[in-house]
Amino acid sequence: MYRNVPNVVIKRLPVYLRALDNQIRNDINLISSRELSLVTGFSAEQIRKDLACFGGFGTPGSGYRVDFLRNKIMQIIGLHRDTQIIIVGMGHLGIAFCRYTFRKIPYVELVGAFDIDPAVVGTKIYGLEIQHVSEMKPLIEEHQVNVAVITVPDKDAQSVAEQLIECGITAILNFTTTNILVKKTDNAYVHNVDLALELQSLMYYGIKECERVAGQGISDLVGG
Amino acid sequence: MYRNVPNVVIKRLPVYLRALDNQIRNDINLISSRELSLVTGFSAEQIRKDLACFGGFGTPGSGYRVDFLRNKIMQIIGLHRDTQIIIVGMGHLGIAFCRYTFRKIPYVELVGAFDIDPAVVGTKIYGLEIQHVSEMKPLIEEHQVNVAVITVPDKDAQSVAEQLIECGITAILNFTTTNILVKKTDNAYVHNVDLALELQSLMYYGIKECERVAGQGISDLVGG
DNA sequence: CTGTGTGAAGGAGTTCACAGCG
DNA sequence: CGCTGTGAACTCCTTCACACAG
Repeated sequence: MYRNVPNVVIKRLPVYLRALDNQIRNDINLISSRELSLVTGFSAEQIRKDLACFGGFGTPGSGYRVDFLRNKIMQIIGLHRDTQIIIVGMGHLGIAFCRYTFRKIPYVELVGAFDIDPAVVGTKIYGLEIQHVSEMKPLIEEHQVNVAVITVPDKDAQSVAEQLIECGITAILNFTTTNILVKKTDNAYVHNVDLALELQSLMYYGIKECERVAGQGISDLVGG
Repeated sequence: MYRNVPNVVIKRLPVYLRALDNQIRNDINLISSRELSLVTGFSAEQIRKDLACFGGFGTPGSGYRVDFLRNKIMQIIGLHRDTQIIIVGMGHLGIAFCRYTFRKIPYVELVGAFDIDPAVVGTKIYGLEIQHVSEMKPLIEEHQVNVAVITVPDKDAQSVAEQLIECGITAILNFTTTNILVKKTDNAYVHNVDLALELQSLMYYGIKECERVAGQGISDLVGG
C-alpha cells in the first residue's frame, strides 16, 4: 500500500492537515488546490500531485471536501486515532517537548515519559508520572506504541534507541547530535532534529555580504 | 561571493564542521573525502562537490588539511568569530534552547534573552538577565546581532519578527507554527523548525503496514 | 467555465567516470 | 598509485500544459 511515495510528500501532508483543520474551524466544507496553495505556500499543482499519490480525492469543478480530505490524510499518516507516543530523557528539552506535545500537537497522545535519574523518576509532568527507563517495555506493549522521542544525553542515544527498537518501536524522533545507527533488519526509521545544525546553517543567511567578504580576508590569513 | 550555492549544501556544511572538530580532538591533521564520508554519511563525491562550490581546498593524492578546511567552512557559514545571537520568548522551549545553546552549540554565543512577562523579566538564565522585548533594539545594535531565535506564542510570532527585522536582524529561527511573512525588500531569511510537523510526518513511518490498511477500512467508513 | 488528474517538459541535485595533480 | 576536482549521465521532484469531469 502506498509504495514509492516520495519523502517530501510525506513531509507536506501534516501541513495540509493543519490547513484543513483551520478550514474546519471556519466552517468551510470545500477547498480548491488553489486555496490550499495560498494558505500552505506550496503550488496548487504540487498539492494535486501529492494527493494523487494516494488516489483521486477531489471533485473536478468544485475542489476537495475538507472533512473527507482531512480524514484521508490522517489515515495515510497513521493518525486515524490519537496516536500514542513516548519520550525518553526528561531534561529541559524533554520537558519542553512534553508541554509542546500536550498543548500544540493535535492527534498525538503522550502516554509515557522516562528517565534514569532517581531525582525525577516518580515525579509528575503535566499529570504523567515519569518512570524509570527499565519500565519502558511493558508500557510500550500495553499501549502498542510505535513512535518514540529521544531527548537523552548524546552518549546514551544509541543505547536507548536500541532498547526502544527491541521493545517494538519503529519510528524515532532523535533530538541528540548522535547519528543513531539501526540495523536494516530492524526496519526502524530515525528522524533527526539537530538544533545545532539548524542554527549554524542559518548563520550563512544571517551574515551580510560585506561581513562575509571581510571575514574571508581574515580567514585567508588564519587558514593559509 | 558564493552565488548559486544550493540550499542543501549550506545545510551540510555544519555537519562537516562537526566532523572536522572531532578529527581535531583526535589530533588528525589530514582527512580524505572518503573518510569524511564514513563519519558524516554523505557520499565522498557529494562532499567533494560541496566543497568545490567554494574553491579547491584539497590536495590531490592526500586529502584535506583538517584545520584549514575547518577555518574555511567557518568563514563560509559566517562563524569566523563567536557569532552572537538572541532569543525571544522565555517559555519552556526558550529556556531549553538557551541551555542547549550554552552547552552544545559551538561557535555561537547567546547575548540576549527577551520576554514580555513581568514575572520573568529581570530574572537570570544561565547568567544572562532576561530583558523586556522593548530593550531589544539597543542590544542588537550594540552587539551587531544578525540572528534571532523566536520561541514566543504563535500569535505573537509575526509581530516579534517584524520588530526584529526592524532592529536589523537578517536571519530568524522560528519555532512557532506561524508562517512568518517577510517583505522581499527586508532581505531577511526565516527558517522554520516545526516540531508538530516533524512528529506527525514521522508517524507515517511508525505505522506498520497491517495497521495502515486496517485504519484505511475504518476511515473509508468515516470519510465516505 | 471551473478545477481535478496526469503525461510531458524542465530543473535541481546526486552519482558516475575519469582527467590530472601530487 | 591515491585522491581531488569536474563534466556527463542519471534520478528525483517540480512546473507546465491540457484532457476531461462536474
